[in-house]
Amino acid sequence: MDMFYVAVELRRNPQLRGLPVVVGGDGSRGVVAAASYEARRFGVFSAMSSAQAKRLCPQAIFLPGDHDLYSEVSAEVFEVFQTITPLVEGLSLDEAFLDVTGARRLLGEGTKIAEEIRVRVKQATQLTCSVGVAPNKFLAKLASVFAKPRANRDGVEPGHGVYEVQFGRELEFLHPLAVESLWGVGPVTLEKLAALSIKTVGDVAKFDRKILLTVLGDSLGEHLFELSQGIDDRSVEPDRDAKSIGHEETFSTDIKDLAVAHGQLLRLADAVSARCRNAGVGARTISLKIKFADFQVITRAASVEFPVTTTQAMMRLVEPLLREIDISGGVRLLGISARNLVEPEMQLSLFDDVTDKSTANELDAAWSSTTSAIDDIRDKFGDAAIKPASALSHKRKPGSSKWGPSDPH
DNA sequence: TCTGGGGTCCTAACGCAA
DNA sequence: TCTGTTGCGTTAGGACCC
Repeated sequence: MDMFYVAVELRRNPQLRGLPVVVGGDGSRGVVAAASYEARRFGVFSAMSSAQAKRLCPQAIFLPGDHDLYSEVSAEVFEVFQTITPLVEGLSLDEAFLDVTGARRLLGEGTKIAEEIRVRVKQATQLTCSVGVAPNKFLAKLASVFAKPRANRDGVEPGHGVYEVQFGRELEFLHPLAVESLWGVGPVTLEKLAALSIKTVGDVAKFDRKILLTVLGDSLGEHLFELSQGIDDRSVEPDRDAKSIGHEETFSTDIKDLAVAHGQLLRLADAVSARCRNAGVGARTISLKIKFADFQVITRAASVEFPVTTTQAMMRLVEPLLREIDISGGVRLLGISARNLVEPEMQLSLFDDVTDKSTANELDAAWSSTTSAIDDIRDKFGDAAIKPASALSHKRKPGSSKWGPSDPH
């Protein structure tokens, strides 16, 4: 989808069309989640700090972002994809791979199907998308970039909408491209490659494979070497299950007090546990993430044999980890994530420590200890320490946003 | 006023068991 | 009983993606 978050905002607020619009946190610690092409003309990009974006484009209109709405619209878009083929692999809310190998007899060749997708998406959602057509996933993804509109200082250039990399002409397309366009090459790998005088994908293709593997590691080295030859055997995989569920939050003010940190962590754990239960999974591992005032990041994890699904149990795992850490220097971010997800064998495991052999009394006890643990924390740290999960995903306070900082107090 | 939040995947190190 | 090997699960960190 083209500038997806912004496009959704423009749809419900058409008078913003043609203006530089940015979705993201506008506080001092916010970043840009999406920028309209008009904003991009000023050099504003995703992942840029909002402060910098404001410097580059003071007239930009900042919107806080409405993730729930984007999810809904995303679902509509994916429904359209399903009318083309069931072989749809979502990559994010606004991007997907479709294996249309088997759809050609019915719908025509790749570019024809691509045009059809654009028409159907537009009809269903009024939104535009760009489609890359190619013999494999990696080339299709690259091709989609070429199909997109482009913004430069002079104005916005409309995209082709569809771009095809034809079978047999892969290398002609691929080799002139800069290495960083390869999926998997970020700033660090780019540096390593630059040290080998590798600048283009073509340079990778003719480079000594052994040396590449030594420098980048077997896995990444092999992967990039294959990609550079236009080879990508990965299949389109629908129905991929989530491997982790987490929440993290950067606070507008660094936290130095353990009790405050505890309260915030509880709030995050509550949101995570609710999502786990919703997804019908339990977590065998809970991990804690802390970013200190100096941006150093540490993670700590604890695992258990039987999956946990409650706020209480997650807190019980993560609490001792937090206690071990000296936070007096200030904590900028706290995060918690559920990993090692498994389907709980019984609904009973909603109440941790309870098994299918537990008596009714034990069930009652589990329930009351779950609620009383939350009461305990409320007593110790006050009401503010406890906010329901919905406070995170739905009822955000006005002024605070998904991508902006929140107040630890 | 520098630097979000949702994830995936890979690697190294280490303890434990066979 | 001691030593070494191998495999596996867990943990911590980090690169990368949108």
